[in-house]
Amino acid sequence: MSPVRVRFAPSPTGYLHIGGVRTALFNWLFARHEKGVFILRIEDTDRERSTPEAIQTILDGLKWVGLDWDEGPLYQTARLALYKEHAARLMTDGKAYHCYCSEEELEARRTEALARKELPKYDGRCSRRSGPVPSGISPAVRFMAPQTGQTTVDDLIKGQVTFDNAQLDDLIILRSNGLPTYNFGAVVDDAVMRITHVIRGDDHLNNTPRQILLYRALGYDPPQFGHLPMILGPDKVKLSKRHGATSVLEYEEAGYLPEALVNYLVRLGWSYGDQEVFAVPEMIEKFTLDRINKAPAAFDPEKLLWLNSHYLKHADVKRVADLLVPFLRRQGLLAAHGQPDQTWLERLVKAFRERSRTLLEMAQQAAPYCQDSIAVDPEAATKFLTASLKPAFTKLIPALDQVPSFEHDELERAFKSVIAETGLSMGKLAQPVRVALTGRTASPGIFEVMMLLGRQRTVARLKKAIDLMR
RNA sequence: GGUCCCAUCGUCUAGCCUGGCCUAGGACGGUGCCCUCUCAAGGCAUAAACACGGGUUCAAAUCCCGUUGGGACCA
Repeated sequence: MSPVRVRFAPSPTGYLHIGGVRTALFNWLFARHEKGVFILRIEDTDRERSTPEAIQTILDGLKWVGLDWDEGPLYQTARLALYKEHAARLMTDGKAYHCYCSEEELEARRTEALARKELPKYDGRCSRRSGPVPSGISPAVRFMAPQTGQTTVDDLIKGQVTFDNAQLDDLIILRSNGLPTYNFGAVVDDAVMRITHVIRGDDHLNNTPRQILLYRALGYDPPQFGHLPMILGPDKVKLSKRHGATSVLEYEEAGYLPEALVNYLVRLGWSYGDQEVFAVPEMIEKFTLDRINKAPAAFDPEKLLWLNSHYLKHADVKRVADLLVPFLRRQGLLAAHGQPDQTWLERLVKAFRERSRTLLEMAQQAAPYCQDSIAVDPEAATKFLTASLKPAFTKLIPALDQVPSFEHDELERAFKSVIAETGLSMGKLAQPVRVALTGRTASPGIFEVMMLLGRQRTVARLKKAIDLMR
């Protein structure tokens, strides 16, 4: 049994989108599970639309989600001689021919055929051409496709799928500019790279019979194919820019953890019983192609959010703290404090990871604890900062200020003594204090809040709150 | 239009291949309750699906055919 060799072959015409990442992930998981080789190939033969920036974002995106490749990246534009050579071989074998039809002509014939409700197939006229070749036109190369019989794809995911060869036409394999078309470039590369399993989106299923024919014409054994169902948007149509964040790196910026995205993506079309949460090593161990679903799946941002909050809660505190820093900085929350104290930062993370679904949310919630002064929500102020609380606050300020060390248990003791003295309930005092300290009605436990703020700011904010009371 | 793929709660899915254990299970989201200094988290409970129609069979979510719907490719 020869070792498994799979590849991910994006074309760098834009960012790396979520569907591409999932395809890459499934290939990667399959390779790792089978102890095979995962190869990255950049299909950059569309020179108009390929950009170096796009290549970079693809590499960055893969790195961010932790998909490392064993070979490559290989660039198709660096392998043009290879495609020419293979095309020439087909020519000498009489399995391909020069086509001098112009794009305009072809387009005209195609629309005509469509108007007559016929199949817009190339009629093969250049294969029957005789006499001198037209001058001044550089020809394209067309593959002479068999017109009889059937080609069946033995798909690892979809099962046997059979196509009539009569449906297929003589496809162009080399454009007049010498660049290979998608189908030809992919076949030549997959053959030369000895790819054993082609795992890709099922939007390519219809291309597969043509490709099988090409493999055979070239004298190669076709690889095994596995066509993954597509990812649809929440509205059940193909995922696109309209759905908001579709680039992986946008998820990084939005404060998602890569392991959450990976876990979410692996469960889109793949399952292992009732299990929802998978660490990467476990995914590798359990991932097999036969557990892939055949139906397309809709992307559900809510469930991703749930997984992200799950991972946020269980991730290493220090790591989350490190990841949070850029988000705080972007919120403009770090300038006031300079470099944040590590202990303080980790305390912040512990307090907020229970109530944040993303790092961005966490940074937003952290605002009142990073700033020197806060704006108190007016509605909360009128509701909770009432004049009747003045005596209690007046007692509370020195009580808290005199606490020997500003730690949870001591703060609680001081706070409870004020409650006892004033006859207020915990809730009756804690909520106004919360508003006074954070400006908001929701926050972590009131003693955590105090610790996060520190003695100075706690006392200052309580004093300020008394002025607001009426 | 042609070809191909697909079809279980709103969503992701288990079950389907190898019919009976399915009174269709889990998860997200929803709802209610508990916990509680608020918000979360957590716990418990609950509503919610086999697209439809025909077969085959003692028995069909599961096998077959058709219809409908969705998706992809040809572009």
